[in-house]
Formats: sequence, C-alpha cells, structure tokens
Amino acid sequence: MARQLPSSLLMFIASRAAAKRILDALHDAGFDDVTIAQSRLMMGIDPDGTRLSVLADRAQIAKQTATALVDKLEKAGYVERVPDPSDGRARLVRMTSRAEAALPLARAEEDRIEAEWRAHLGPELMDHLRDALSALRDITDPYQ
Amino acid sequence: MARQLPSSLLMFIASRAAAKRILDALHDAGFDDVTIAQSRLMMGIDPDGTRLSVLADRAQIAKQTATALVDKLEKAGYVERVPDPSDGRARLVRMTSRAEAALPLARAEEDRIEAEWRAHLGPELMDHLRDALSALRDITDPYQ
DNA sequence: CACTATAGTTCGATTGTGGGACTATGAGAA
DNA sequence: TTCTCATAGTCCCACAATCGAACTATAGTG
Repeated sequence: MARQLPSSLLMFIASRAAAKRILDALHDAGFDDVTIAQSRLMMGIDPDGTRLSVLADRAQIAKQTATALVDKLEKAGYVERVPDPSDGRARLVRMTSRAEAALPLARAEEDRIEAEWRAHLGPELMDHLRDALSALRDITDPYQ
Repeated sequence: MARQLPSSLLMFIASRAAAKRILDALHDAGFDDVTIAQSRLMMGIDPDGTRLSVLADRAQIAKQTATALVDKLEKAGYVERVPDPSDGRARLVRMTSRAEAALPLARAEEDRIEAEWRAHLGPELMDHLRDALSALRDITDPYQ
C-alpha cells in the first residue's frame, strides 16, 4: 500500500489546478499576456493602489521580483505607477481599466471552481474544508 | 468587509509554507544544494527507479524541464540514470544513497507539519481536511 | 545640520520552464 | 524483411521568475 500523500502536497495539487484554470480563462478571454506570478501579484492590489513593497510582502517575494513583475504588468497595460502623495519615496501601483476588466473574469472562474468543489464534496465537507483552511492560515501565512 | 479568499489560494498559502519548511529542514541537515522543484521531482521516483517521462507527468512539467532537473540532481549526486532493461530507448532515474539519506528527513518534517496542523485544528477537523483534500484529488489531479 | 532608515530601482546571476528539432529505439504493417 | 510511425530522451534556445548586492532618493530623528 502506498504512503499517504501529505496534506500539503494535496493542497499543492488542487491549488495548482485551480490556478491553471483561472489563467486559462483569462487567456481565453484575450488577456493572454499575463502569467501566474503576475496575476498573483495583481490580486494584492487594493482599489486605491498599493505600494510595491506591500505587494511584495503579500505575495511573499523579494521587492526586486515585485519590481520586475510590475514592470511587465505596466508594459502590458495592466497597472500603472503613480506617486504616493503621502511619501515622496513611494509610488502606488494601481490597476488600469484593462486589469479591472480582467478581474471579474478571474473571480467568476474562482467561483466556478469553488462551486464544483462544493458539488463534488457536498456542502458539509466543503464547509469543513474552508474552516480548516482558514484556521491553518493563522499558522502558515506570515503576512495575513 | 473583505472578500473571502478562495479555497485554492488558502491551499496555496499553506502548501507553500510547508514546502519551505521541508526545504529548510533539508538545507539545515547539509542537503543545501537541492531546490524545491528538484525535490518535487525526486519525490516521484519509485524505489526501483522511474522513467524520466513518468517523472515529468507526475510533476506536471515538460520532459525538457525534467531533463534539466535530473541533470542537476545527477550532478549533485542525488540521482543516477541507468538503462531500462525493458526498453532500449528509456533510462531509469534512480535515487542514490545521498537521496535516500535525505528522504527520511523530508518525511519527518512532513510528519511534524502534519502533527502541528492537527494540533491547531483538532483531530476531527484535521480528518475532515484530509478527507476533503483526498476527494478533491479526483477532480484536480490528472496524473493520480 | 548629520545620521539613519526606508522605498524603489538597477545589475547580475541562477533556476525553472517549455517550444521545436533531433537521435535512437521500438512496434507494427506491408 | 523493410518501411513507417510512435515513443524516450536530449539538445538548443528563449524567456519568466527569483533574489543578493549595491545604488539613489526621500523621510525622519536628534
């Protein structure tokens, strides 16, 4: 009998499948120049814009990496950098209308996945899953 | 009120935290030249060795990528390539004693994480989590 | 003012990734 | 047998992601 796969690996498998589906949905809708890492960073942007270092923290990447990702997102027209009025050193990364057009598609695909999972597991087990994952965040997410 | 994070993102957060801990444990034990992608590939190797294309399927990467990863693992002394007696085209990727020395450490850290999660969630919720994740694998893992 | 901390960028190197083309071997059909 | 096609793996090449280190500009503090 094979060894039980660790929970973390099972999570990895499921989360990768979901990420791939969301990215495919975006690509199919014409947003075909965005990558997984870029979309992950973009999901951290607040409506009024967010500093790059905050985005880096949220995505748990170095700020040099965030700079590179924002460079590409900016070149592709998804975000723009505007001065931060409250601090001359900082700039706010803000979504453009292009990103705001893509966002509902990503959310819709997320919701679709969530619904499929609920249908597969049944409502009760799915609720347990969400409870467990939310609780785990306390001890696995340093930047919640 | 903030939007609920999708389950898949919560899974991503937790699985990344676990992967990082396992990798750190290996590094601390002197296996400091292995990377996450490499260890992920290595976990797919059967005791008697596994073909490269099978490893690529299991890790869901292209076989060129698997070739590159095996090259590095081989150079670092974790795996070796031996001819496949049943097919002259194929070769079997096999763990060396170095990899077999690292494996229990990785498993121990996995078990430790699993135990901590269980302690944090309580046994009942943890069981529900495992049930849900195992069931989800049916619809998210193309190579189970 | 001087000193230190912070926000962001640039440079350079490495890893991971896959498309395309290629070689060698196996398998099956004529 | 020979021809044809499929498969296993590799090589070449380009690009994305990543981060350490060093740097510039601005802020804050005594």
